[in-house]
Amino acid sequence: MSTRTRFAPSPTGYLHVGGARTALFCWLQARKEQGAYILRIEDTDLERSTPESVQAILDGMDWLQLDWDEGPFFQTDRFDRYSEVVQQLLDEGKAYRCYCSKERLDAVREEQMAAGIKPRYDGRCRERTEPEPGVEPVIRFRNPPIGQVAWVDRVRGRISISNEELDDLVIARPDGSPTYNFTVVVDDMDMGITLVIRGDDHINNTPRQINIYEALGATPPEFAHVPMILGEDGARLSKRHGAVSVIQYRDMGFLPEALLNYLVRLGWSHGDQEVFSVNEMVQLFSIDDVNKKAAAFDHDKLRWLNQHWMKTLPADDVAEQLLPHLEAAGIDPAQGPALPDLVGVQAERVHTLIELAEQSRIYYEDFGDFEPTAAKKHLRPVAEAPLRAIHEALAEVTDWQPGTLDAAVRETAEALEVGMGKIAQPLRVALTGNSMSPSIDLTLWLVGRERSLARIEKALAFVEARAAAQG
RNA sequence: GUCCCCAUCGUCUAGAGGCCUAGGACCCUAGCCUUUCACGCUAGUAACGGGGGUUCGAAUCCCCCUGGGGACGCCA
Repeated sequence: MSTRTRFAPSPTGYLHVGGARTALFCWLQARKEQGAYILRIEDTDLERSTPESVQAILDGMDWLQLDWDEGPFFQTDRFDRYSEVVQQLLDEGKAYRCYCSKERLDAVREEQMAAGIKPRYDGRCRERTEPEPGVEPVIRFRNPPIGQVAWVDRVRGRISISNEELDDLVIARPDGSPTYNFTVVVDDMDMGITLVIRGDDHINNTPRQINIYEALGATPPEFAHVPMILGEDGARLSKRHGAVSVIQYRDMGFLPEALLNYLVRLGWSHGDQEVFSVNEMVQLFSIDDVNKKAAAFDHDKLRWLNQHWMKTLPADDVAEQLLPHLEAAGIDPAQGPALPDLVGVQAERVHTLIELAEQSRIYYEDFGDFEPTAAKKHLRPVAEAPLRAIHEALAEVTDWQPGTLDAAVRETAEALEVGMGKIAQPLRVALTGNSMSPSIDLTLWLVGRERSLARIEKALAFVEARAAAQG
C-alpha cells in the first residue's frame, strides 16, 4: 500500500512554524515515497474555528509551496458520517450514554488529584440503561479496562501504556457534535491514511485512538510523533518569542526556500550537510531519521540560510520576491537599476529582503545629507582633485558597465598617482552619502550615469562650501 | 499529583561499543583577502547532566538520580 500522509491543522489561528514543520515532514515523506499528501481542516470546535484562520493556513501552505493531493477536507462537512459511526459504536455496545454533570465530573477529578491518582472518568454510567430525565447525555467510548496498548512509533520507537491509565473518553457532546479524538480516527480511517505524522503533544492521545480503531475493526496507521519547536530561551515557542506565523516570516523578508531549509534541519540531519534545496530534501529526507529531542529556534541561523539562498537562487526569482518589499518601503523600482542586477550585488550584504530593500533606497531615490562622520573623514579639501578627475573621466564613459567603470576609476587613480582608497572613499560618500557600499564600480553601475555625475557635483559643492567656511 | 516522553558545544546537529585527542554548521573572536562594508578563506573558544553497573574497552547498552517537556477537557 502506498504511503498516505495528512496534515490536519485546526483553524484557530495562523500557520505557525511548528505546524509548518509538521506539514513539511508530511509532505516530504509523501513526495519521497510517491504517495499522497492530504490536507484536512479540523474545525469541529465551532467556537474557535474561523474562516480567516482557514485562509491564513492555506496562505501559509501556498507560500511554502507545500501542495496537497487531496482536500482540503473540512470536518464540519462530515458530521453525518461521525454520527453514523457513533451510532454503530452505540449499537455494538462499544459506546454508551453518560448523564453525569460537569459539576460531578469536576468534583471527582479534584478528589482523585487530591488522592494522588491520575484523574479519570469513574465509569458511573458505564452500565446504566435508563436515561436521566431532562438531561441530554454525552456519548462515551467504552475503553478496554485492562491490557496494554503499544505501538512502534516511527520516531520514538516502542511506546506502551496500560489501559488502566485511560478512561472512557467523550466522543460526542450533548448536541451530537463529535470530539477530536474520535473524528481524527474516523477521518484517518476513511481517508486511508497510512502514516500519521504529528506533534509529540499527541503521544498521549494515541493509545486511546488505537483503541477506537480496534473497536471499529480497523487497522491503525503508523505513527510518527515529531518533537515540538522551542523558543530561543528553551521554552515552548509562543507569541512572546516574536514571530511564530510563517506569514510573518514572509513579511520579514525571508525566502520560503530558506525557511524550509531551516525547518527541515530542525530535528533532522543528513551527515554534515546544512544546505538543502527542496529537491534534495525530497530525495534525502526520511521520517525515520527525525530526532526525538525538542529543538530551539535559532533566528541567526535562519538569517544565515536566508542570505545563502538570496545569493544562490536565480536573481530573477529573488527579484520577484523582493518586489513587494520595495513597494512596502515606498521605493519605486522603475526609478533605478533592474532588480536582478540589484539582487546580484546586494544579496551577499544583507540577510533579509527587507534589509535588501532598505539598503538599496539610494539607488532609486536621492538622499539628503551626507552621513556626518563619513563626510568629515572623506569629503575634505584633499578630495576635491580626485572627485573632479573622476567626474571628468566618468563623463566620458558611454558604456556604463562594471568593467568599464572599474577601469575608469583605476586609470584616474593612476593618473593622479594616488591609491584606490584616496579616490574610492570620497567617491563612495559622494554616491551614497555613506562610507560603506558595494565595490565602487558596482556602486557606480547601480547608481547610474546621470545620478552619479550629479551626486559627484553635489559632493564637490559640499567640499567647496566647507573649505570656504573654514577660511 | 499520576502517566508518557526527552537529555552531546550558547544553538542546530554528527556519533548506532574501539575510527572520539568527540566532527560539522550558526553565533562569537583573531588573521588573511581588500578602495569601504560585505562575501570568501584560515585559525580559535566551546559539549557527552550526575552516579552506579555490563565490557578488555561506553558519548554509544542497562539501572537509579537529577533536570526538562508533554498529557491527564463535553480544545484540537
